[in-house]
Amino acid sequence: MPEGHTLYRIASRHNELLAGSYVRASSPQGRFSEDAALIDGRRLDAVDAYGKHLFYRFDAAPVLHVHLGLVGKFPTFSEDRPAPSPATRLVLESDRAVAYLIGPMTCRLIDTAEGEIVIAELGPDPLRGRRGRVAFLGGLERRTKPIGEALLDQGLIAGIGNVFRSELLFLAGVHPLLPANRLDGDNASRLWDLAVDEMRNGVRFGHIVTVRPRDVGARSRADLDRDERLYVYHREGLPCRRCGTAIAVLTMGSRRMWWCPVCQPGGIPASALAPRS
DNA sequence: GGGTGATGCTGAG
DNA sequence: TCAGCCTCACCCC
Repeated sequence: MPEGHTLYRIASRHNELLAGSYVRASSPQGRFSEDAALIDGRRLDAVDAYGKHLFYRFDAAPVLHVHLGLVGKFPTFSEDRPAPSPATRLVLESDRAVAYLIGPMTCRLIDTAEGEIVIAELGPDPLRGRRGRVAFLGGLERRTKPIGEALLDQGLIAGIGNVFRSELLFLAGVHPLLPANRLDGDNASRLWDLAVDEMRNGVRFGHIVTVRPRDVGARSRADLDRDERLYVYHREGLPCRRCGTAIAVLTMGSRRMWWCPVCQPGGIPASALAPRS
């Protein structure tokens, strides 16, 4: 489930259980064997998450750059360590824990300068503090594409995925087809604040939960069942938790997004609202 | 047991 | 714009 909060949690856990140690590295799958040898036995100094990217910084060795893509996983085990499956791209092991990298889109060694280039191409990451707001607002002004599409642009805001884009626009009450540069200042600022708050909640809970407890008659977000945590994502045809209107779905940039036609008004002509699929 | 979709991205055309 | 790729959980038979 890799949106930004997931990567942030992985980095935190790996900083806690792997960093500071001389780690053993290997590649059961074989595709990373030669590179793994270059970091095997090196001291892992720190793990940084930026957007959906992970950077592992070693003493006297290249930087390990990981991107999980759609299906990648990087679970960590401190006790009851299962054996790695043959598909495991990379095993990182300290005396305290072992982590298995499975199905990543990117797993490569780079130098520090290349890492800086990757980060420079990303927009501000809401999990790295509210100060990214100015860059986010500036980025919005330069984009004419629909806000629903722009939110997946990692160069505008880093770490947002398909769940957060639908949920954040619902919370902000913004129509997904509104051109990004037509979002007024207040709404744009609010969207940034929502991204910061909701991604932090994702880190806290370990999953995305945007629903306000009062909207489903619960006492706290922690009490919400799995099917109560989101307002619109994957809920087409179901009643909006706030107004009861059927949740709609449209395809933007080859990916589906969900929204409430009543809670997210936008003055968009009806002809533009037909699902593009 | 087979088919499919998934919270992502790239590269060919 | 769309096929392809990475892996696995889940659904249906």
